[in-house]
Amino acid sequence: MDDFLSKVSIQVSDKVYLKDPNSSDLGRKILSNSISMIDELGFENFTFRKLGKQISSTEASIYRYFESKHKLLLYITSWYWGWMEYRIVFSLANIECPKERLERAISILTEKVIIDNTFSGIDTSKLSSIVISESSKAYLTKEVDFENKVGAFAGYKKLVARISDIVLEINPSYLYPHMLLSTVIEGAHLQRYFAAHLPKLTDSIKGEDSIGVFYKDMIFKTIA
Amino acid sequence: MDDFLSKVSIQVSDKVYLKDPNSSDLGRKILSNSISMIDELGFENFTFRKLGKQISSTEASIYRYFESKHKLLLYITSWYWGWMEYRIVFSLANIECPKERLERAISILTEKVIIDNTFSGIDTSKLSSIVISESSKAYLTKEVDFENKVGAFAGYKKLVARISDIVLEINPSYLYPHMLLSTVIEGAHLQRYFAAHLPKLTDSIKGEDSIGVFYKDMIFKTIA
DNA sequence: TTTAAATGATAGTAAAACTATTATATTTGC
DNA sequence: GCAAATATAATAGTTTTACTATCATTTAAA
Repeated sequence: MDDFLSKVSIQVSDKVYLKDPNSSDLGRKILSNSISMIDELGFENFTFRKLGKQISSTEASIYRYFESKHKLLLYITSWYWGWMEYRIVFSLANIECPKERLERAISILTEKVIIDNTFSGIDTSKLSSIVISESSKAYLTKEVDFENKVGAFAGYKKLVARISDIVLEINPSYLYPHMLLSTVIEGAHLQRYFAAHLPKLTDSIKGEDSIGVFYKDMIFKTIA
Repeated sequence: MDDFLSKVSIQVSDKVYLKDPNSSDLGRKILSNSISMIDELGFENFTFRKLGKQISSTEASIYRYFESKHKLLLYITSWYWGWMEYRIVFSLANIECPKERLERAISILTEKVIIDNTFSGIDTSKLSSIVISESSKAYLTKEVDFENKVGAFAGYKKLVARISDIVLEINPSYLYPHMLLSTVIEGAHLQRYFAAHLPKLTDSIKGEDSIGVFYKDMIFKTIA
């Protein structure tokens, strides 16, 4: 991505943090280091104490930014969805044909993020890897209804809505555009996880982006 | 389901428990009560201490059956997949037509489990509800590779393989049967969760089993 | 009925997930 | 350039979780 993009900032609901981590050096350190630590240790084994040690700060200081590690996960996943939407909007600029728009959007949603090109200091490749394995834990909790009410999942819902609209442009009578999109988005993450850890649950054809091919084929046949 | 089914027992890999919970009264109490407690509290807030209290036993006694609450979750989800496979095999008996076989299998995988008809003392309705919201946590961990190696996910993989085979009977040249099936199975759970908690991510048409209709339509169009 | 196995009662540990307090930097407003 | 406000660090403390250990007692099997 272009350099000027580093000036664009991704908006995250202020309900998920106590203090904006983008407003200070320590905050940005918390973000970038938590992403690499969660990637390495897994969300369960990641603690604010360990993070504090890594960034030569303290648990207490981190708690001033985030109420809990769960809120930090909400922040990270929201940021991710904001970033994805941004990338998609960018990639669809000036493209008229709805089919091509959909196809491009799905490419972005299903392809592997390799560019560890840091965007606002965030390693997007590691970010993508933790979203694959940890993001569902952000909503699979007993607090989901409350957190949804305060907007913690707004970015995700917005993205699904945006692409559902393209589906409806192609086929205005299709009844399940949101189901289709959330199935594809979550499915693409899951298939990538399965490919790495539970290969019997997936099919990969070497030299091919199977996940992208599979989902595109599925979508276009389904909405035809 | 028929009464004689209560004599049929679902097999779970002996690697996930220290002592077979089906071999004793306490063990069975652990299973049935943990299912209702996880349903009520969520997996994160569920502890062996609380469970012990509920069944008038102790943490230490529960630890003799399961090394950790994570292993208990593995047990519960394995049991669920074994039970689902059992129901599917039963429902496909004597049905010749592969399309009807697939359609019936997908019905079972996508429909809501309402029968809280206890099978070996397990409330299958609550079981289904916790599988929807907690089962992915069984494999989304850093221990997944090791646990997969010792067979913790064998039942799930077996089920996916079985239904993928039906897809291949219908269309032998279809390249992604496992992807399709794992997408549908996980997707159906997710859509049910979204319908309850994040409705913007799904579409439901009142008076219709939207989830079943959506996935059947999707599958048959995709493999046609 | 002896013996072994299962459970219960109790206690203890290490770490996680916070909260509180005070001291010391650092920034900002004037 | 300095006072006041704010942010961070250092330290310590609490409650809960996730276990482990020990021993007594109950229950079941040989």
